Amino acid sequence: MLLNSIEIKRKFEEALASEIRKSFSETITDLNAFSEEIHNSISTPRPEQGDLSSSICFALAKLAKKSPTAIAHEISSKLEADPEKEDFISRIKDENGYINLWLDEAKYSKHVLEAILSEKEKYGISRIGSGRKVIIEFPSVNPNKPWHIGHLRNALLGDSISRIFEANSYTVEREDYIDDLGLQMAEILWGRDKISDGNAKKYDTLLGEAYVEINKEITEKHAEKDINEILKRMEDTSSSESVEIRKISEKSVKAQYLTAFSYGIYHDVLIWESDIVREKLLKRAMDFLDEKKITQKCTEGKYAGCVIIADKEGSKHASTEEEDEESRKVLIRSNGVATYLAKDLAFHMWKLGIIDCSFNYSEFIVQPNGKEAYTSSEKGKPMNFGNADIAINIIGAAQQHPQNLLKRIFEEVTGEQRILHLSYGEVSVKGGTLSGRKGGWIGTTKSYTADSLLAEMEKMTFGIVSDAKKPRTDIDMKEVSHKVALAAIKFEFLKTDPEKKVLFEWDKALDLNSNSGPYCMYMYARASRILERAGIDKEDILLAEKDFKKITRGEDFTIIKQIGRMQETVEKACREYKPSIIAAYVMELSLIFSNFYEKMPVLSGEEYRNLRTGIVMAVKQALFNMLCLINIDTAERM
RNA sequence: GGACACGUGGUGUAACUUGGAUAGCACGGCGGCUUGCGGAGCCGUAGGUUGCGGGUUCAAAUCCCGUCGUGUCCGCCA
Repeated sequence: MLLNSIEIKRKFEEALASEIRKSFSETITDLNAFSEEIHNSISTPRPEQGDLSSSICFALAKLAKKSPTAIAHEISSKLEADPEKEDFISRIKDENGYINLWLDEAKYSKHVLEAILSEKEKYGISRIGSGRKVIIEFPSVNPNKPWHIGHLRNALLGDSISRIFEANSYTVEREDYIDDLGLQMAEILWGRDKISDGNAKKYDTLLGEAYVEINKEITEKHAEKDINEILKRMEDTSSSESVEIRKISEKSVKAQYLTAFSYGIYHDVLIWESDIVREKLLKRAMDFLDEKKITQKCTEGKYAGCVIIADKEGSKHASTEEEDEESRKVLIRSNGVATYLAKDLAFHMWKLGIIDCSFNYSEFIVQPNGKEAYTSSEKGKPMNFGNADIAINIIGAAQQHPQNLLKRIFEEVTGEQRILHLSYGEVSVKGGTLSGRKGGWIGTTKSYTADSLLAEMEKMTFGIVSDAKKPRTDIDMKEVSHKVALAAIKFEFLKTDPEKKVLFEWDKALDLNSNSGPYCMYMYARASRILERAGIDKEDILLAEKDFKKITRGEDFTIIKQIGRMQETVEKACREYKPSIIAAYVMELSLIFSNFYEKMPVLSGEEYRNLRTGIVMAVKQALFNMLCLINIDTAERM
């Protein structure tokens, strides 16, 4: 039997429910409804009050018209005396109207340690998503520039969410949408003479620099009309413009993917706007909506000649004619061109398998993880992409409004909520500018690219690693400083709740003593070294009954409880789409471990050596599993 | 004008979905101890009217109403 914090809560809940059923059958008529209340009443109290606690007696007190203290005492003494009581429970006692439960340290530790040491990297996996497919779209950056730090946050979130969903047994498809027919690419095409070639620079950077120039010139020369012409011709997928811009875009996306690879971020499939147009996905979607009478063609008023859709919550008072128009959204303009919303609707209908459209796919790029990233394309073969149960979009908070609109319309069409928008806040770097360089990808604001951020961080970590007091010959300093730099950046980006803003601070990200990626890596490396010195780093450890008996109510058992909470944490991170929950878990485990080896000698102290070595091994595994979910690599030495 | 997000000690934040015991953690501050299974660590300590005001409740950081502040968004654009 797998026994972890989820199971224990469930068993405590059952015991409470059965006791309440016996003693309060007259006061509670609907125990099924009450069982949810029991479920929600359970929490983790401070350690001196036990390992689990229920406040259910306060609710009972009202119904039974007795004091909560009396009820708690009655229930807890019956549970405590129950001969059928689960053997991993050592004590149940009431206090101030709460019912508190203590675990049997030896028995619970045995369950947890044996489970993690045998299941290894599978420990903590949940089955809640089993049999369901989810498409996660990120970061969908326009191909006219390199990734900047905002795109990086998007990609790191998308990547981590993908890992978290996989850890919950979902089938995950990592998808990237490439808008090669957008305004920005039309502008690139207009000014393609400005793109220098034969340069050693990455192509996305080259385009980004050229784009700034081109954009300026367009404004100066008032060339907006030309751009519109180009845009129109690009829509015809057989035009020379369309072919050329696809070529430029592919080259640029391949350059952007070098950035992705350096951060360990991979995709399964890229879907191109030009393929969506060629496959007439939009028309299929519009026909579908028309058939279902969800859209209508406007014949008069402000939107004469447009195909529109009602946006019911768009206006609270749709009483007058004018306000009624406010509550409508245009899908097809009077000139016949589709809006962004229409395209997005169509795309999501494909994602969720509502309309039939089978793209062809070909190989786009082989990724360093050994997996091929595929791309939609004119030639190629049909493959099994799309058709998911849930679509998750990682999109910045600035697009909250259109995303809400999309979700609302979709809910109306399908009758259920299958689109999720993971919104995230802005990123800024403390100190602002990058020394000796002019970044200018977003207007006039100086900013880091994902590449320059990593390069700068690597310089710093290399300095730290090589400046160590003792000269290092046991590690590849370049490799380690690369890993530490990545850990510093990723942890800093992911430890913050998605909707909050990130202010990136170099020294905090690198702080080896607290709340940072490198700190967690450091704890892993120390665990490794302890095991190495114990001489059992490569093999399994055998723990005997007598070892488990030596567990105390100190730091050792705190670690056991934290490890027992792993699956619960993995599920919570998935339900709430928050990698920050994983980061917090890793941070807490690192802290507890740091306390543990400070106070409980592992190698000296013969009597405890076996048990504590086992705990260190479990901590190492737990750190590894959870760091993996936020895409942080561990190092045996650093 | 409307919509959404955020507001918790000096700083960064947790707990808010599902109301429960003394608002948890880290950094920084102050005092003491210690030289390590690896860059210091450990122990102690100070620091909060959870933006403000009301309401519901035996119980509110949490729910409801109002209000203030900050940010973002509101086109036949993408």
